[in-house]
Amino acid sequence: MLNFSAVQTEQSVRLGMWMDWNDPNILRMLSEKLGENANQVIELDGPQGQVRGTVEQIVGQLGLPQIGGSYFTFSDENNYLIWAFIKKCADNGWLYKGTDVMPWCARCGTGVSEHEISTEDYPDLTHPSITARLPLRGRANEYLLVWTTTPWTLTSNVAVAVGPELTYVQVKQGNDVYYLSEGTTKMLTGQYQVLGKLKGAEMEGWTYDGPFDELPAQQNVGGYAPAELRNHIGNAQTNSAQAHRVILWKDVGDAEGTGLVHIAPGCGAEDFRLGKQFSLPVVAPIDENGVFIENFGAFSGMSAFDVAPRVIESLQQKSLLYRADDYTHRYPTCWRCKTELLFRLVDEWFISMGETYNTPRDQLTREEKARSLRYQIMDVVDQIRWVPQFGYDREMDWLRLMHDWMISKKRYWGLALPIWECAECGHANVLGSRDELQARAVEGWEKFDGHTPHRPFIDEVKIKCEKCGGKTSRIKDVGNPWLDAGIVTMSTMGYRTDRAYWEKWYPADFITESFPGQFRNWFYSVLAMGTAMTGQPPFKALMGYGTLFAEDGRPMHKSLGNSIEFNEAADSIGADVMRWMFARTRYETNMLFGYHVADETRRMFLLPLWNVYSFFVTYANLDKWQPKGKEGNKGNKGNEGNDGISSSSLISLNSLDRWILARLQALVAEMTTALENYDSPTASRLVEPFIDDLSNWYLRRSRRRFWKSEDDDDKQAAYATLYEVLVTLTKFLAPFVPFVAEPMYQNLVRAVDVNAPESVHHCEWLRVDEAKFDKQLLADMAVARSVANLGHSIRAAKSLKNRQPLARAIVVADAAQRESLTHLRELAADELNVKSVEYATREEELVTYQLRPNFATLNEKVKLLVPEPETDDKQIKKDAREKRKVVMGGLTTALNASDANEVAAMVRAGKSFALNVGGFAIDLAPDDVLITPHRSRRN
RNA sequence: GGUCCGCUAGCUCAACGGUUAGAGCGGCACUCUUAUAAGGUGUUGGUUCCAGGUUCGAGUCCUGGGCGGACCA
Repeated sequence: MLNFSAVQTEQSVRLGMWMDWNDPNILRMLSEKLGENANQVIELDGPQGQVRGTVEQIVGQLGLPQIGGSYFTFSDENNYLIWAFIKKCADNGWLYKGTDVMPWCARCGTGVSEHEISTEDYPDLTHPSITARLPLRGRANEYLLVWTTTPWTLTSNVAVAVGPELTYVQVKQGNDVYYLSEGTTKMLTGQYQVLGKLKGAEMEGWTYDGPFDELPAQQNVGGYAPAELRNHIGNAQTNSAQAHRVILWKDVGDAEGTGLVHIAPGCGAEDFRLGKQFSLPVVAPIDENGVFIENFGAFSGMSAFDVAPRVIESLQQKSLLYRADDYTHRYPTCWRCKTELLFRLVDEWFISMGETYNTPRDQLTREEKARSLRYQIMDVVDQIRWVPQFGYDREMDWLRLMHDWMISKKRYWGLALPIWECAECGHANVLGSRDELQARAVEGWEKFDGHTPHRPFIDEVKIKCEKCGGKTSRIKDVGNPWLDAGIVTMSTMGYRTDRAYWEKWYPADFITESFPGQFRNWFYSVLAMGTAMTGQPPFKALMGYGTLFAEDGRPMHKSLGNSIEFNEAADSIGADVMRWMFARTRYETNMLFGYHVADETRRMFLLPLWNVYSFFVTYANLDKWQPKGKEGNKGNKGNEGNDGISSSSLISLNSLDRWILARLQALVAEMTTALENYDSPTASRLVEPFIDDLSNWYLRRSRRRFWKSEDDDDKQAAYATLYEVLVTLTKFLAPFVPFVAEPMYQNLVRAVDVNAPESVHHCEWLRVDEAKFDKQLLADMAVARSVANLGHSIRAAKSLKNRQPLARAIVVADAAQRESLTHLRELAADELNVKSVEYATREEELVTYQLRPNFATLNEKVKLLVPEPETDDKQIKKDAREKRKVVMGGLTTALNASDANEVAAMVRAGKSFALNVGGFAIDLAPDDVLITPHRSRRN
């Protein structure tokens, strides 16, 4: 396990998951020492100083702050905290041992809780289905037709259930008379004659001969079960063979089968419940490996999976088989090993979720909530931010519907459940800590002392029963693994050892995990355990995400040839590219993953970013440029450390510089908002156009400033600006693409300032610098770039290459656009290679205008003119609708009919004007009219 | 069987109930280039899954259905 953890850790580090893991070499060392001698004393250099102890003690502290690292479920901290949780549940009266028939994996040798069966674990499987004819006692040649898809359970048949309201028919075939429901007669083979009809209720109490009454187990009074379960089968007064009778069950339907349901209380959950209700014997035939126990005749020693042919053969010999067919149905399988599950009588430990009240949640009394962990968790769920929002509903849905939480496992290794069950009086002694165990131990402590609380050592400890004083042993069960996963918010932060430290960290700010299964598994167990222990949310925000699909939109499967092995992807695509792909995808939907998307991501985003950086580095090195104020800082520890951007950096007068810095501020503002909303797709999609602006506009327009030979203020300003942009970029790209951001930061910042934070990840998050956030300039540049675009377009259309200088570009622009362009005319002129940029004096010769009503603003005005009538009269309502339609539609027509140039001139002058539409005079403000210029044909 | 998410150009995805549904990639044509496996201009490409409904106006809201995925019985 330690070696495995070491490999996992190395992989995590390589993939850039920046967590405090335990050092893989230490893990391997511990593994070796553990093999040599678990009790040898060693010393480790921990982050908080030397740690000394036996190898096993050190292992027990893995994941704790004093050893470093994160999360090890076999640590003492983890184990004893789960004890504390279970104790707390016991104190609240929530812990109980239940006997039930549950899904069981014979291969894993353990029960499978409802949490663990997921939709995918219900494949379509084909089983032999059997219709047996069971002779009615006291009615010669009359038979019940009983259908089952699990032949092995026929050995344990106790009763037959019929629907009380269902109609049954009595049919004759040859000399034999059969009973089955009216709706299932199509299953009969051959000709038949209907003799009569009756309600299921009329059949209640009929007795019959069972299919396997010759088995000793069928003849045992009270029923029969594996030895360890024998006191859980109730106390029926008869044996099973004597007990066979027809019982009523309202859930019996006749969609399939015969409408008569074979009931084996030892082999089905519903059957078990009915068995209790009718005080039937319980016959439970299989052991933990799915093998028939003794007293089942020839079946004893056979696996439940193998007996179907022999069951059929035996029924045939006894002339009890009516028909046998293959039947395909959805059948549960084990989530781990995919083995078909068997239903088996078990005794397991549960934490009660409390009843589900009919009262709405906000009307429950404090006492009702105090009784019910279910509602306490719901209150905690209310306080958590769920991303995406529907996660809240899913978790609530699960909490409303879930049954009690089965926390035991029939296995050897795992969390030792802290339950000492008294063999004398049956009392369950629950221990909440190691100290408590030591205090109550009456035997075996010395054998356990120095070991982690696991089998076999833990089982050496015997305690005195607090009820009857008898010597008690621990139950053999270990804990459900989700207990280990759910205690994380307490166990990793020293809840037991350093409460003040833990309080600083609890609740976690954020957890995230892929959706499938987690609402009932990890999310649930963290919530349940946090709630029970603290009554407070264990985390403030949760983000769930979808599943990875192949590029072709199908699930990844080796057999489809579309799967990409993770290591291979990381190697050939690169961790940062993969991270960016994930970041820019909407997390709640399924993500398509493949090499083509990866190539595009690299080409569109990572390469341009790197090239800008590389451009800067190349020329800065050539010019031996250093950020201002940092030249003398190399190796000089005297200065106050700061974030690497010199506050004294030159205020550039260059509008491109000021523009890209303003653009950067806008990005900081928008990115911060997006990330505060846990919205990485928006954040990444904000960065991409910025990189484009930086590379293809700022740098393309600025590069000559870096090339020129004289070292003037303009060149300095260009360097300082690009430097600031790049350093800022490393900071907000660090969480997304650490492998690119960190070396950039090291080279740009640390190389010139040893006092700067050691890593880009240690830098403060960015704040908007309002002084640089020149919104007017952003608008101005948008106009200038639009002019450039239009100019390029005209050049291309007229085949006038950009190399060919032209005298002037004539621009049609409104007052605001002209104002915008005033400072950037030279830039636009240079880009277009024209001597001057001028404004059109007679616009109407160059352009025509298209006018459209701005419905967004006019909506309110029209609502005032034609209000929604407060009446139910359909005609009046319809009239109002018609009127609105006339007005809204008329606006477009009226505007089209007016003189576009004249209106445009008025609007641009900021004047309102009236328009007559549908009998109303509507005042149109400048905002109410949208003007689109079109180039006229002559130009 | 019930619930939730998605369905928009060849592909990946945008689009507070608002007018002519947009980007990038791809295709095609032209073009530029001393950081760029680039850049620019134009062009191609749409029954916004289907059918109803609400609304002056629907990719967007409502109802029903289809397909894919998830969750739960």
